[in-house]
Amino acid sequence: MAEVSLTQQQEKIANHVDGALIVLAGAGSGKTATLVQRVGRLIDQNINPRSIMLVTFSRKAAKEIKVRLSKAFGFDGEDVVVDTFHGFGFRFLRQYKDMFGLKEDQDWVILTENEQRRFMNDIGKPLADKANVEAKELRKKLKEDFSLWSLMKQSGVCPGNVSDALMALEKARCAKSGATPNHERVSMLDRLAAQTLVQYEKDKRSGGYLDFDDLLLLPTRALKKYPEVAKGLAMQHRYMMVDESQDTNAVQYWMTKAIAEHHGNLVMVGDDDQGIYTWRGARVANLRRFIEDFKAPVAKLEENFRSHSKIVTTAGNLIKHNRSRLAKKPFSAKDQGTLPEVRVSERDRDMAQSIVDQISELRAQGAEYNDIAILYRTNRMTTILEPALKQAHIPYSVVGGMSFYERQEIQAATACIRIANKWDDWMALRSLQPYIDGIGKKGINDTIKSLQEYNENLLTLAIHEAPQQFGKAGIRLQAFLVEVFANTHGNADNMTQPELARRLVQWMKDGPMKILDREKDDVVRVKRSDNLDLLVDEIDRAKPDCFMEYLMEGPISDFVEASDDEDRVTLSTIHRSKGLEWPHVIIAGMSDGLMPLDSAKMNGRPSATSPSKDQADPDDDGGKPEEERRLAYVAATRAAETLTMHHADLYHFPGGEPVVVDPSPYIAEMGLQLPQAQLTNREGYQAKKPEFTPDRSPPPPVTEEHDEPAIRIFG
DNA sequence: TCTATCAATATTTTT
DNA sequence: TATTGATAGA
Repeated sequence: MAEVSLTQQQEKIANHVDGALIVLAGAGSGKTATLVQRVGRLIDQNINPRSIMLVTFSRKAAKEIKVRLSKAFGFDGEDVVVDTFHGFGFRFLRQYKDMFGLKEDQDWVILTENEQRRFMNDIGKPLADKANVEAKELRKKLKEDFSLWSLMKQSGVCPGNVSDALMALEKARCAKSGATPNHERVSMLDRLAAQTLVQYEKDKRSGGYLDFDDLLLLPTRALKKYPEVAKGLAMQHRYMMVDESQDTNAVQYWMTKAIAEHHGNLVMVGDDDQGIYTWRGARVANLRRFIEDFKAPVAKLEENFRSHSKIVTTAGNLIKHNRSRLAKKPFSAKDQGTLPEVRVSERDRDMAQSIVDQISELRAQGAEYNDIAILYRTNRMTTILEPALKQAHIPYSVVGGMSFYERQEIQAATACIRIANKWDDWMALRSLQPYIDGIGKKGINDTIKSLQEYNENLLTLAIHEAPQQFGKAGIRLQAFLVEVFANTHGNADNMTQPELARRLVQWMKDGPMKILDREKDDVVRVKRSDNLDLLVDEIDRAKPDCFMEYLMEGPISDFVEASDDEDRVTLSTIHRSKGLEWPHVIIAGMSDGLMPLDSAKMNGRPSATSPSKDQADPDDDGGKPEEERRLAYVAATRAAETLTMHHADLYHFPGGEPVVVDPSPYIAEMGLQLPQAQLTNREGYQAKKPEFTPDRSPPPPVTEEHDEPAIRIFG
């Protein structure tokens, strides 16, 4: 196997075989390389690669590790099981579907976010009508309560009846706001929302639908209930590793524990300073709990090979202000390098210009565009950055925004493919409704209701006469379904997924549906068309036998990124930048209200009297303020050579009011100074702040003919 | 009554 | 930018 030189600390970890181990791996400490080496050494000890499992959070990380393993160890590397928690959960649910009341010939369908909302609103509507409550009100309420509900499910709680649900929701609400739960005062809206959510869970299950949280919650429950199943999995996966484990939530923790406790061979790798997903239910405290539960020794990787010492020190100064931390002392042996710099502008557009100027400077010093990343806290920073980059003809790509298969044309195509695979996928049909001519929401709903009453599915409509009672809508729907059938099963028995996808997509493009024709903008239409082709190609490459599994694990986003080998500046949220690095990192929006984020401040209101001190919660991660600081830490530690932070005194985001803000308090915490010259400027500006009348004119016009260099990776 | 279309509006972070 | 809401049209 390929030998790589490791440090003494890394050696120790790579040589670890049996038993538990926690690895606290700082930013840039070479943890992935170390993990890969460990896999190699396990294989060298005649351990079956198939019994080694690596679990990651993102598909991207999983893919990257897969590639590295296969490069390093060939077929052996490919045999190692690398999966995301969600992917693992889905495979489990498919394998043991009988456990959840699914019949042999039935299969799960994972709801898209839109479908989730529609599913709930449908349940809520009649309840609201009966209670004389505006459906709109309930929809709004459900939006709030569902995010609490989701968090609850991620911590393993999913009430099965309304009164439990009410209690749990109130508790969750108060945990967020810091108030004391009051179970006496329950509004009609509270009750309706709780009813809806409980029913949502029931209907989802009976319809064979899952949401993202179910992928973790259901397997975890099953593993707790049936330890022998967990034991079986432990036999299968004898050596387990979890990457980015600071971002494990309670359910993932239990899932891992339920299996790994049977052999104890568990290596958890993480960095408590980089936990940035507590809002999604992740608990850095789980790392600590693992140390106790598995009596695990702790190994540390503290040397940062990525950044030079001035960056490491600056970032270290910042993170020192967090109290909730495990002991770790990051350092860098690279002594040369420039101190991170702060630049200040008056207005947001000036900041964008200043960033453009800086990119030119870096280019003049020999940097490629690929070497440069602009990181920001919130996606809408792109509305400020993009016009300036376009105007300066700087090629860039925006990471994120919308994931590939959230786009409308991809959603339409996948919905259609889903129907051809599962003729009672009502939610898919409804996602497709806007594209079916002459039939609206009402028509679809009525037809679905009738079909369900007769215990029939869409296939009946596709191959039999339309019964009278389905009316006009039924006839229209039938016309559509007959074509879907003709393009798939009518054409050949047992058509493979790639074939099916190719035919359906082609038909959707050219047939009566003409899903592209409604797009007026030529550029967008071509892009949508390309996306559809990309989808077909990808399915062809992956050759899945289960379409849903493909959607879960499909390498779509990676493929899109891999095709982008041109020289471009990267624009990314800090969240999406985790695990990546660039020689030159520019942080846009290093201002109080953005870093740390305070939406009240960004709306021109005084900061909310932050209610909850980080009390009570035993899983305390230092609360919101510390998470925001960790985010800034993650951003800073992406930089290898230069780190520059940009602040503007005034921001005016579309759809909002202009706001004047101070520089981020983190600048001082890092031990950095605002630039002197600009500081005087700034004070003068601040002095005349009261009279300042913000101009509401739109951002500078974008020269259309030159936007060719800009692409968006996802959307 | 139902569908199609256009204008308004709101943006933390995402598996 | 995409969903959502209002309104005109079939």
